Parts: sequence; C-alpha cells; structure tokens
Amino acid sequence: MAEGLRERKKRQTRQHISDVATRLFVERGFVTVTIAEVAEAADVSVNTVYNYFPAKEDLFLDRSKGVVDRLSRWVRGRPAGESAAGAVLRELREAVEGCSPTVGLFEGYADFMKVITEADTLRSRLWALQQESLLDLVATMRAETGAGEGDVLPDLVAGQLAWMHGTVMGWIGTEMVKRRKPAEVSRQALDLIDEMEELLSEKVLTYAVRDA
Amino acid sequence: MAEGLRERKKRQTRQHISDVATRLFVERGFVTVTIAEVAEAADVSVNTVYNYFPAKEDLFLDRSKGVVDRLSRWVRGRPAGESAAGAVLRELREAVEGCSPTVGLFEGYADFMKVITEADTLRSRLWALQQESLLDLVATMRAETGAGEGDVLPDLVAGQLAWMHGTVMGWIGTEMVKRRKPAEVSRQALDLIDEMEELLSEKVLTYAVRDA
DNA sequence: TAGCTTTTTGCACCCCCTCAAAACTTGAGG
DNA sequence: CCTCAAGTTTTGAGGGGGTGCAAAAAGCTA
Repeated sequence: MAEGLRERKKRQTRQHISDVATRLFVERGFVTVTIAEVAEAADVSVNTVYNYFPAKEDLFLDRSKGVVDRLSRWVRGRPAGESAAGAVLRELREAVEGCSPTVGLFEGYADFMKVITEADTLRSRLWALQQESLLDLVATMRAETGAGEGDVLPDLVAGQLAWMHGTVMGWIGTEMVKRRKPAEVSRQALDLIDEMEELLSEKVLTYAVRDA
Repeated sequence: MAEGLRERKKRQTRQHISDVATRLFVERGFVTVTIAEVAEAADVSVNTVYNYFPAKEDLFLDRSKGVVDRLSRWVRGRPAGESAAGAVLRELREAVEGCSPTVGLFEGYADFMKVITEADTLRSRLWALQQESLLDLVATMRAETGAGEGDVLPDLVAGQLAWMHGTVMGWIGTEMVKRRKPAEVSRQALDLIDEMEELLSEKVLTYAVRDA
C-alpha cells in the first residue's frame, strides 16, 4: 500500500505552492501579490493553484489550521481535576514561558500576524475558522458536563475562553510586530494572563472540572 | 444657508441607491445580487454606485453605523454611580424589554442578520467597524479612570463588554432568524443576560464607576 | 504498448473595483 | 438670457479574483 508517485507529487506540488505563496506574502504583502505571480513563481498554471486552494486566502491560512483548534485541543487534553478555563490558562502560560523567538508559539508569529493584520479577508476567514472550532469546544463541554439542550452556559463559557485566548494571542501578535524583545513580550504576556485570570469569575474558573 | 438643489439630489440618490440595494439583498441575498443589478434597479450607472459606496459591503453596512458604536454610546452616556459593565447590562435589558417585533432592537433585525450571516465579507466589515469602535471605548474608559499607559485593564474590560454585547446580539439574531416568537426571544434573552452577568467577575462589574 | 484515470493546462466568461476622460447638471455673475 | 466654473454622472478601458469546460499531459494498469 505504498504511496504512489501520483499522490506524492500531489502533496509536493501543494506544499510547494503554499510555500512559495507564503514567502511572497511575507515579502510583499497579501494584497500586492497576485495569484498569477504565485503561479509563475511556483512554475505552475494559475488553474492548478485554484485546483488546490479554492480561494486566495487559503494559500496562507492552510498552515494555520493547528492554531485555530488549539482551544478545543487544550480543553479536550486537560488532566483530571482541571477545569476548562484552568486548562487554557495553564496552556497559555506554558506556551509563553517555553518559547524562544524561533520555536513554539513565537515561531514566525510576527510574520504571520503582519500578513494577517493587513488583509481584511484573511482576518475574516481566520475568525470564521475559530468560530467553527468554537462549536466543537461547546459540544465537548456539553457532553462532559451533561448540560441540557437549552442550557447556554457551555456557550457562554466557551465564548469567555475564546475571548481570553484571542486577546492574549492578539496582544502578543501586535507586540511581536512592534519588534520588541521576545523576553520582554513573554514577561508582559504572563502579567496579562494573570490579570485576565482575575477578570474571570469563579463560575468560569471552576466550570467543567474533569473528573478523575 | 438653505440646502442647495445639488446637495439635496446627492443625498436623495445616495439614499435611493442604498434603499434599492438593501431591498435586493434582503430579497435575494448579498452574494447573488450584483452591483450592475443594483445600478439598473436604481436607474443609475454602475460607477455612480461606486461613486457613493466604495465597496459592495458599504451598500448594506452604511445604515448600521448606529449599531456598531452602541457600546461606546452606552458607556459614555451612563448616569453617575454606574459602572461600565452595569451600563451595558442595563441598556441591553432595556433594549430587549421595550421592543416589539417592529420597533427598536428588533426592527428589521432578522432580515439584517440573515443577510449578514450568509456573507463572509459583510461579517468581516462589521467586525472591523466594531473593533474600531472598541478603541473609542478603551480611550473613554482610560480617560475616565485615569489609567496609565501600560495598564491593560481598560482593554481587558472593554473586550469583556464587547464579548457580552456581541454574544447577546448574536444570539438574538440567530433566534430571530429562526422565526421564533419575539416575546419568547425577549424572555430568553433576559435570562441569557442574567446568566452572563453572573459570569462577569466583581472586578469587571465594578470597573469604571462614574463619579457624581 | 494500449487504455484508463488523474492532473494539469488554456480558454472563455462573470464579477468587483479603479482610473481617466468625456458629457451633463448646477450655481453664480453679468 | 447667457456664460463660465464647479461639481456630478456617465462612459470606456483595464486589472485582478474566481468558475466551468474541454483538451492535453502525466501517472497507473494490464
């Protein structure tokens, strides 16, 4: 059942196009670069690009799928005895603490944010993806807590978690774009997370504690 | 200083185009209707449309300016002794309570939401407008509380208020689109606001109390 | 090699949006 | 009533995103 040449080439061209596009976007901005240029730089036909990526935004957002569903993954993977909010706070702190400017949370994050912030459509798509992922989170918590159909608490808590996550990541992004020292950004990010924890009510902080 | 014929005509055509476009969008959806159709229905040239509205989205979002900066207006206009969050909660309740399906908060809101939800670009633009308005809110609270430059508390609280407002309005919107009875929607919306109030920490609920 | 499937490509088309220059309307003065 | 400058509308050309289709190229199988 070895992967045939066809599928390998397919994966390669897709990856190649995505790489070339990302490089061009980071270099010259999302709006400036045209699909025709991407195709030419990747040595492919324009329609081949559209064959792999339905819209221009997908050329860039494709590789950020992992970032989008991070909330759900964090909550789903939390240890016993930890609440949903607690898991997100802990993961956020770990991500910020254990990061150098070239690995983990910060890896290419400044470039990423710079491209995102200058393109309305990109922000819109990313937001839509996160909204979709939020539904997963709500479903997860609803299943875990056994919440009823009409109970809106899971939705509200999920919204709070999303707000928290989005605010921290957004703040980090803007600070990284400002080209500050990563160490300083990390320290202030931890302060920010602390302050945010204080703004969460006891109800949110203790919601959906995973049982042993 | 009477308004000349010129400016009156200008206002009329702008209003006319906006009306026609909105009607078409509600009837047939945002993406389906083309600018050319709007121009033809309004008995105007295509470029005249672009002359008044820079982008297709502006044809619809133009009239929702008042909705976007509602948060700022609510906070700025709150009476002495009331906190920022308290003002938003009170205004939300008043808006929901004092509304029939044809006036106030609910006036055309179902149509509005239906058009918005089916168009990514519209959601994006609306979101951007609200983000802009959020900066005003942050600036307002920063000035009122005398918060320092590096203090992120105003940003965090403003984000919380925006989350609250957005969640309630979004929920109402989706329920209205589902064509439920307005009275029922109102009642459940009040419950939702109550639950949301419980999820706000004491710190948020008492932040930026306006002094007498 | 022949024949099948999948991928790539070129072509025509629609739509959003921009720009510059005509054609027209309005406002003010003689 | 006429004229002229200013503003408004229209016209036309053009670039870029996106879709559908049929032909060519490349991979797979016998």
